[in-house]
Amino acid sequence: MDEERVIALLKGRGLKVTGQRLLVLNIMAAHSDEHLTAEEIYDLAKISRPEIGLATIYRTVQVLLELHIINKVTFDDGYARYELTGEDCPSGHRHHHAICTACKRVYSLETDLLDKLEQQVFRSIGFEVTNHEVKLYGLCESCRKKNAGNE
Amino acid sequence: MDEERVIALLKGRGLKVTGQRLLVLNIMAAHSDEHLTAEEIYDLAKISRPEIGLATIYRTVQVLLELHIINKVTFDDGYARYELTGEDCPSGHRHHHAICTACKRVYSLETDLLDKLEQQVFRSIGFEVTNHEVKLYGLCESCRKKNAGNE
DNA sequence: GTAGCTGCAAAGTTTTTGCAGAAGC
DNA sequence: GCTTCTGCAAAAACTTTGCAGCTAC
Repeated sequence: MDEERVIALLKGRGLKVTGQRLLVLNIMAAHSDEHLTAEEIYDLAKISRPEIGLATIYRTVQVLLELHIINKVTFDDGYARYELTGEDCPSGHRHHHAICTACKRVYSLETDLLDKLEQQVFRSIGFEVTNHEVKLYGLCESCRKKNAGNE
Repeated sequence: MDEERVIALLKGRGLKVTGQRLLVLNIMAAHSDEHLTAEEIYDLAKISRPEIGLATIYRTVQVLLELHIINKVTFDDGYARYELTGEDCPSGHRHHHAICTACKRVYSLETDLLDKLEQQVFRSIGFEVTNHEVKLYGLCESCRKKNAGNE
C-alpha cells in the first residue's frame, strides 16, 4: 500500500506522521473491499492499540479526507462510511456502489460509463462535473436466488 | 398534487389520515425542487400549525418513506433530506443530483442514461438493479463564471 | 523546544422513544 | 370506543470539542 505517498502528503502540509494515522490507513487498506464506519475502524484499531480513542479515529478520518486519501460515503443507514480513494484516480473520481436491499451488502464497481451523462449535464445546465458517486439499489445474486426459491 | 393516492395508501395500511400528514405532504409538494431536511419541513409546518412537534415530522417522514411516497437522500453534510418520489416513476427510479461544491446548491436532473451501466452490472456480478441514485459533484454555471473572473 | 497530536470526558447534533392526552374512523 | 396519532420531554446515537499530557520533528 502506498504509505510513502501518504507520509509525503502529511509532511507537505506540516502534519505529523503518527502511529495512529498509519494504523487507520493500514486498516482501511486491509479492508478496501468494505466500507467501514468510524466505530468499525475504532474496533479494528483497538486490536493492535487498545488505548486508542474514538475521537482520534474521527480526527484522523477528517485529515485523510482533506488529503483526499479517503472518501466519505453514506448508505442512508445513519452511519458515515469511509473508503480509500482508488489508486488509479487521483481526483477521487469513479465511485460506484451496488447496494442489496435484502442483505444490505455493498458491492463496489469499477466501470465508468457516466461520461455521456456528464457531457449531457454540462450542455443542458452548464454544470461541470468533477466527481461522481453512483448508488445502485437492487438484489444481489444470492438474494435473488433465495427469493426465487421462497416466494 | 396527488393527495387522493396518498390517502388511499394510508387507509389501505390501516393508517390514519391526519392534518399533520397532509401538511407535510403539501409542504413537500410545494418545495419539490428543493431537498428539505426534517428541520426545514418543521419550520415550514409551524407556519400553518405552530403547535406541531419535530417528532411528528420525523414520524411522518418515516411513514411516507414506507409508502414510497418520498425518498431519502444524503449529501454528506450530516442532514438527511427528503424529496417526493417522481410521479411518472412508481418505483422511485431515476434520482440524479448535481451538487455544486462551491455554493452547495443541488440541481435535480431528469435524464436516465444508466440503462447500459445497469445491464453491465447484471452481467458481471448478477446484481439486479431496481433503483439508483446518482450524485454528480462539480461546479454549477454561476460558480464557474465567478471562478473564471477571480482566480 | 515547539508545534501538533492523543486520550479522556464532556458537549453538540440529529434522530428516536415513552407516555398521557387528543383525534380519526 | 378502540386504535392510532400527536406533542412534549427525555433519551439515544453519532460526531465534535476542550484540555492536559505526550509525541514528532
